Amino acid sequence: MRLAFAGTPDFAATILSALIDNGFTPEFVLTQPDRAQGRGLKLTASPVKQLASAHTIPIFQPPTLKTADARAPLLAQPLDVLVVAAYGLILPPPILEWPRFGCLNVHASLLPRWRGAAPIQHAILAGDAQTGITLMQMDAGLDTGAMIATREVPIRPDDTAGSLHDALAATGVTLAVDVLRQLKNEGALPGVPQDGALATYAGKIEKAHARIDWAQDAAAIERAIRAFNPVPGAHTLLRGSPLKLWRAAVLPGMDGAIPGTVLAAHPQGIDIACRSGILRILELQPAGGKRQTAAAFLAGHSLPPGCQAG
RNA sequence: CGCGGGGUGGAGCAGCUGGCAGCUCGUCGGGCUCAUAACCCGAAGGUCACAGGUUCAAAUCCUGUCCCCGCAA
Repeated sequence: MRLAFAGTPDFAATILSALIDNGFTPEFVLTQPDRAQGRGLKLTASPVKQLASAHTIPIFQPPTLKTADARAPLLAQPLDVLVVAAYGLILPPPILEWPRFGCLNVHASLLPRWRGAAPIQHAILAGDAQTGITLMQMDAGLDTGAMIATREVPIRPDDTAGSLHDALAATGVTLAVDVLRQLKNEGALPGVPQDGALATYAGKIEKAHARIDWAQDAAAIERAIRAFNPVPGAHTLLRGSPLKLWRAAVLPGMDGAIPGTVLAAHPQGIDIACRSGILRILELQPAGGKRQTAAAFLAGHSLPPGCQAG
């Protein structure tokens, strides 16, 4: 079976690695062009490219697939199936129709819930009790294709986007391998159409979204802190300085205090009034500083009750 | 050569217009309390990231190196 893989970040690399380990080494790999990133804007290869290089798998890095010129070298190669995971480029119809069995997308949610770019973060943000992986046949819409297989993953109360990402990647791995085996054995991939009426969309996360709104309930803010961990990090201002919040707990509390007011600061944490409930900050990071516990932060900063976060 | 902050007892920070290294917390010993995010008394613990330079004198000024972090992309 002639198989190819398209993906870019860590999530995709995890799946590619499993495909290789299970005897589904792709003929070649598609990944986004190297980008200048990080301090000093160093040109960095994507995790998928690094992994493919290590396995001496041919790599294609077209900047777009919208032009016939960009597609030509790909379409020249016969292909049975293209496995796509967080590739980041739109696949136009000629590409979708290129492999004999179409393009299979590994999506990190239980479709049709959370179609789009940031399903993991939105599932946590919404307080979902579970999410999962959907393998679908790609079509021209955004995550609208027929569903071939799904597998559920529970969201734990202390799951961050980082930990849930890892759990979903592990599940995506097994599901992708299972489906490829099915294709190899049965030569077909029956799918079930999505119910569009149940669809929700998980838009890209902008840094502005990670700014804490103290006028929300404490429980919602606590979910936001987990949803934006590790990136971009839920942030707020405290006494004029930017502060990232990494871990917090929800405490019952009376309403009434102005949201954002520091009610108390002690080694157990920093208690801040929200619209309802109190958020106890357990772990944070000051501008230019490292991630640290509230106790460590307070050892070097005085934080009298009554000052405002925002 | 994208922009910027920082490395000072175990933790977090101040000192940086050169002049005996300081604060809060923790640790250890003692005391007090029905009790505490407690309180009181005492103690230990630092070649101020590293290497050069300027100076009578450098944590502090100059040069280079290493490491950490934020922004931007």
